[in-house]
Amino acid sequence: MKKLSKPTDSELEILQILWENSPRTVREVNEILNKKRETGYTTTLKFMQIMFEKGLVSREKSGKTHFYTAEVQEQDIQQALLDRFIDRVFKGSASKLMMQALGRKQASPEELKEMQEILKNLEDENKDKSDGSN
Amino acid sequence: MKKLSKPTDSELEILQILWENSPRTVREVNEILNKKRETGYTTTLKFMQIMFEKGLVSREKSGKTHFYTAEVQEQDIQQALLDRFIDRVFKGSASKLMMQALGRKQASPEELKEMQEILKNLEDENKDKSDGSN
DNA sequence: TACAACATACGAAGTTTTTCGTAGAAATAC
DNA sequence: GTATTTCTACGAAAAACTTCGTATGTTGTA
Repeated sequence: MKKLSKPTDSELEILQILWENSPRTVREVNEILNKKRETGYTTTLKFMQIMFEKGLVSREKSGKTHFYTAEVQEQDIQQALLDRFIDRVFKGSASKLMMQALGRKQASPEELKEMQEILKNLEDENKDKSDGSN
Repeated sequence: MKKLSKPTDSELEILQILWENSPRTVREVNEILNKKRETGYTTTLKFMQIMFEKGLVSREKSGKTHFYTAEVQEQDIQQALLDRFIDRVFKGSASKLMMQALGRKQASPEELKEMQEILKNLEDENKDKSDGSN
């Protein structure tokens, strides 16, 4: 069982880009990154080299250029980061997190509605199960 | 409008302790910290001095000893950290966060049930409002 | 008073993460 | 071929965060 080294903030930014569309070159990633905030080409290159060493991404050479692909699953990373976040910020209480998420100012009405639907579905599922075991 | 400087991991650990019970001395905080992981007294002291400079905590002198109190609200910090977390990890989608939170392995049945109740209450609230405005 | 116990202040070293400059190899253009 | 552009590799500086040693001051006690 391999432990997945959790990405730093900068590494996560790059992973997000690779998850969206792979494979990508350093230049492409750097250009996308630069839409949000200025960052040098060699800076991005360095990160991607580090990520390669860590096994977060793989790469393939074509001519002189490397094409990078994410080697970790988005959901796995989200899960790991979320678990840690809940522990750190909400002392392990996922329900406290949820309350805060539901109440947050930045949430759009669509998001709120969506969240409610998710929960509703979950309730229905549980009703189905509730006559059998336990 | 004051910008609240977001705490680092270590600062957050200390804030958690102060939120639980204030005011506290450096020694008390350090002892509580040491239940989880070993950390030197002057290390804790240094953090609390930095936090004082940042305005995260206030302190009052009694004799030679300082008594510290959190100066930021737990909910405010949680909100700020959560917003940032959702942006970074879930690209701004709170509902994706919620799905992941609901499905996580570490969630206990009690937590799940609690989460469902929260959502139920929210739905009921929205029903109350739904005849009037909007 | 002198000593022990315990508190603060502060500098600085150690780590981790981020950023970038420079050198040199590979592809492309002229 | 030679110059220009574009890529990688790498070292190291810069920045952010963590950790701790040491100096010094205050309180209490024998």
